[in-house]
Amino acid sequence: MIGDRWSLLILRDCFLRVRRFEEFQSRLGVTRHILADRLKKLVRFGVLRRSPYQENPTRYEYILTQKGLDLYPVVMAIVHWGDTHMVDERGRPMLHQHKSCGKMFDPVLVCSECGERIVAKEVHVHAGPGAAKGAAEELAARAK
Amino acid sequence: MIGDRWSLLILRDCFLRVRRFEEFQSRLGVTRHILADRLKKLVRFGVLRRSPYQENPTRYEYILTQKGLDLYPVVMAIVHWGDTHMVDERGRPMLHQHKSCGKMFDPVLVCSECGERIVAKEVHVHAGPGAAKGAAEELAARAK
DNA sequence: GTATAAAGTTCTATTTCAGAACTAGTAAGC
DNA sequence: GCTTACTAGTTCTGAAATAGAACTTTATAC
Repeated sequence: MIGDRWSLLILRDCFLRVRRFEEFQSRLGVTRHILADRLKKLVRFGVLRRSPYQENPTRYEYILTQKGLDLYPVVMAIVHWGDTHMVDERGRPMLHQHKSCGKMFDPVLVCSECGERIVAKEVHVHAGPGAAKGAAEELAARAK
Repeated sequence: MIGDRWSLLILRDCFLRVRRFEEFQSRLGVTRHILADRLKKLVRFGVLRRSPYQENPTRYEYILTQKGLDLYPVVMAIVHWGDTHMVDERGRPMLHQHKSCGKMFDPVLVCSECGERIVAKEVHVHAGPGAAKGAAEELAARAK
């Protein structure tokens, strides 16, 4: 769903309260043709919904559904990685403030069970009930 | 860097301890031509390093650098979103166990300052020192 | 000599994307 | 009425990326 050049950038802008075709287009510089196609696709996946905001003529804006809002950790994780590894001398392009505590923050990934910060080397992967044949076997083989 | 069809899938496999050309190719089904190109690109970005694992003939494997390991939250956030919104009746393809606490867990994004779970609507965005001209202005305008 | 293996490279055909112009429905200026 | 502007697209053409298959290189095993 996000394996193309623009979908993630469109979603990022959604989280910045961008909602309308022209605004996506001018901010991102994406071809109108592709933008129309991506918005359709994101609506089809249930990540955005197309909602009328005026009549005569009827015009629509694109709003994140709950399924779309749940992508926030994905977008924030990418942004934070960029802030850590890709900024120039000038520093971060954007700062994030947590309304409930009032402070500028970084997003941190933690374990739902113990609350500790998660790093790749501290995680074991097991085949789950929906594991694909083959993938499960390979995984088991690698675990040995 | 990840705005194409395969880079994120290659990185996911890296976190599953996949390291060699043939293994990426057979697991993902990606064209060899494209795989070679993406691996080169990821090395160029400093996310993977190409390291010899035998001589005669010299063969190389691809290993995550620290910059690459730091992408773990990105990959985990996507996986968790898929687990939440895209699984079929059979359930999750994979389960993750946190070595330090021993439990199967979900990744949770929290605030670095107060430790509370972060949701999109609880975050304010401000222009940072590296803000692009124009983007900063638009952002300020939207905040009003 | 023949087969196998890993890690690529090279070729053609198809699909996707970029860049630009065009369309539809309506309001506003004059 | 005629022209211009606004928003959200659609429709072209050419360029770039990807798929699918075969080929290359270096070396071991039989």
